[in-house]
Amino acid sequence: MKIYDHPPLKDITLTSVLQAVADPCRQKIISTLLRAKGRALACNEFELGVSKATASHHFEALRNAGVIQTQTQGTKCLSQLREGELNKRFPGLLKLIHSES
Amino acid sequence: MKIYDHPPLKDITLTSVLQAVADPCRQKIISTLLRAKGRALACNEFELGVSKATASHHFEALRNAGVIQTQTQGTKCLSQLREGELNKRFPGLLKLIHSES
DNA sequence: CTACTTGTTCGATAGTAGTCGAACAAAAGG
DNA sequence: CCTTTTGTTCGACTACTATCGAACAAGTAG
Repeated sequence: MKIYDHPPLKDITLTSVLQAVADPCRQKIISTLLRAKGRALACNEFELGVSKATASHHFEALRNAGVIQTQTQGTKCLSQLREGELNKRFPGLLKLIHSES
Repeated sequence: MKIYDHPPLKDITLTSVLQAVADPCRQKIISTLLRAKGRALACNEFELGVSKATASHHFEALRNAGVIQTQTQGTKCLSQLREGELNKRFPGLLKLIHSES
């Protein structure tokens, strides 16, 4: 359905990734993915309590910040954390969010 | 001149502290304080490139998020990081910011 | 082909956040 | 006192952001 852009993490600034994760809804996405232990999840597997449009917006924000990567599968879009890359580029960030979820 | 409020860190959420530090100007304040190694600095010892009013606003945001503490001395107001408390409450956060400054 | 599922895009709206200049307040020093 | 220094507060403005419903697009399954 759609082609997703995934910026290389070296182009991501600390400011932009912090802005992306400084939102409770997006933190919920991240912690749900952390609990999934690497398995890619479809958007409707997150309980975010917002509309489809809003959810799509949050996933895009995390994608643009280099936090998640997305691929389509049929009508679904599956997302997963860019965990290894994130831990290298911003060590401690995911752990920080995980410890509060 | 003024009495500053300093909330206990247990009342601070991850979201609010992330919102506070997700701003380049405030990151500059934090990294300047980190380089000062615990010494309290007056507002004019930071080179922020914004007006007095804006700077005051940013210091207040960091104070409300539990990141800095402030005391007056004469006409100046001296700020320092709540480093030990922050490292306990949000381990890795300061290191993350420090590594990018 | 039609209907359904899943997600994106658009347009609109309400709320929030960063910014500034100007006025103010408080302390210090002549 | 009067001036200087330092920072706060106020009002206004701009820009961004989260949110939604509705319309759309693309794949799947009957």
